[in-house]
Amino acid sequence: MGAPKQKWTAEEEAALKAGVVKHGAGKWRTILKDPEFSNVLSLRSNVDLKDKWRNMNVTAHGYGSRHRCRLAVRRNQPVLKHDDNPMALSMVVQSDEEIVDAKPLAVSGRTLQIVGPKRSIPRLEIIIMEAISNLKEPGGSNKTNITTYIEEQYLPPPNFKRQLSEKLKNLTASGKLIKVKRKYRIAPRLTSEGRSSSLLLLEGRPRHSSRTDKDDIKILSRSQIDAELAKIRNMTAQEAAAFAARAVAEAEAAMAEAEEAAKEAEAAEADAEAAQAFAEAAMLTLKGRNSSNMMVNA
DNA sequence: CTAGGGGTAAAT
DNA sequence: ATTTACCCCTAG
Repeated sequence: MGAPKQKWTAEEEAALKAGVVKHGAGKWRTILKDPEFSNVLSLRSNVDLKDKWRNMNVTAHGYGSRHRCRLAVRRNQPVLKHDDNPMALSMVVQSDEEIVDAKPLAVSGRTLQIVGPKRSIPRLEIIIMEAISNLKEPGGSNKTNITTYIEEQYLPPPNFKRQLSEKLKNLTASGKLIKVKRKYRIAPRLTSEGRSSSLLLLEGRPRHSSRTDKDDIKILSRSQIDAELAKIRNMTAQEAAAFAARAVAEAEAAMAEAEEAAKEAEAAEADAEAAQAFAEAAMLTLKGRNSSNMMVNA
């Protein structure tokens, strides 16, 4: 009875998501009839769409599949539904509204069909989390690698470096990232359910003293983050494709420039820190001397 | 038609 | 053994 199984392609998933964004979750037959998606989804039924959407959301929330839901711990929380706003839930945000825009980039001599001209990359913060989480570097990732990763995945604007540096600093200050020796790692998050404020201090975490370092960065409870990440990945699938197309033409130059730029940025940061310390010392000295001078002069 | 509970079986 | 696509059924 089971049909031979045809896995959903990235295109289909993207179309589904786009459809949900456009028409709202639940308007399956509307999505199906929309000429924008009818090509890609022609093999799917409205019920398929519904089921797929169910699967995606269920797995995206990190509590296993429906089967697990039944068979295992059934918590309360009926899985909040975020009707037609896929980015509704995000980590607690501060005030700033940094958004990285994808350049429209007209690919010359290529009929690359871009789904939406208006798609923009979500918050830098989330992208940074994705970068660090995906790089999976024990001990964290440095700015160079984060930059490289993001440039590979997305199409950052020119002022991106600056934004990244600021955001990194910001996130470190607010405790969402932990910076150790110029490397950033994701700070452990408290799950929004159940236990509220168990004191899982950021820095005070026990240093698992270099015992066979097997689980370096796995400590964080990555349920929400992963959920967001999965969504982002799907949402930016088209962008990744667009970027890939352009990358063929510009990759080399961009990469070289990026690397150099990142290096510069890092050096600048180090310099800045040193400079600040120096400045303070200098200031004190100067002040002291001025006082002396004044005393002498007066 | 949709939501959603429930299930089967193919992939992994 | 879990995930996932697809199916079935029923109540709105």
